[in-house]
Amino acid sequence: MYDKTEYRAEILKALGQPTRMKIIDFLRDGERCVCEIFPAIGEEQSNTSRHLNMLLNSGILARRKNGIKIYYAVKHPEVFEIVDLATRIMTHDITGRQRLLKVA
Amino acid sequence: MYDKTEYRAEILKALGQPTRMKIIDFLRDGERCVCEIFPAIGEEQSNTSRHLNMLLNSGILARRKNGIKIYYAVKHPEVFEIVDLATRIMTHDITGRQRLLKVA
DNA sequence: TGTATATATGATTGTACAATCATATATCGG
DNA sequence: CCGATATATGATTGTACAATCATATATACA
Repeated sequence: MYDKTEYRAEILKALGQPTRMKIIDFLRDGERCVCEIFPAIGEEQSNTSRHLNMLLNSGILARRKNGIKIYYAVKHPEVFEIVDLATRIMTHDITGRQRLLKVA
Repeated sequence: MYDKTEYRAEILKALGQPTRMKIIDFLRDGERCVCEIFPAIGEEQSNTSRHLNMLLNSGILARRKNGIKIYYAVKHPEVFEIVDLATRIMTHDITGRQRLLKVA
């Protein structure tokens, strides 16, 4: 049983992890199977699978099975908007942070 | 030294915690001192102080000192947009989750 | 100067998380 | 049916995090 605050926090927490952020970025162009995702983001298959499962349970991803492959896709376009807003904050806040940004 | 992925993840991670989410909600109307914040969100003073410091270091809050009091405010309006988008995801996704929502 | 108020921080504790390796399960093609 | 491919999961380990209590520091004001 969750209240509104915890639920919203859970969504943002799910997005707030580097490996999962890479997954979201890679899924911008649509659904992809695990076998495409883990080489693309440079993580182990098993670790990638766990993070995909976490994103699924947070309600962020959808899952589709086709034969031997499992396809994941971002369920809500708002997810990309959130990531883009985080990018904007990052860009605007460079002066306000003590850390240096590596252009990546 | 941070790359773009880690930096964006850090911002969302900072927002993705219930106590900090409550702080952000309470700061919607503008800056507030710690002595107003911690009773409003129902957390201990010392715990609230730590979370405020965390949000400050993540570049999300600004801090102003006036006499004995310290005022915090949300620095980027995008933060509220992110929280609102999370709310929208939550609303749209009720059918997709196994958990029940307590109206709060 | 002494006291009260406001905020921050050290120390501690229990919990959650990420990553890894090994292995299990499922599905397909030959 | 067998081997190969795709995905998930158990077990383990090190690390990070949140909360709490006690205390330190800073500022104001009487």
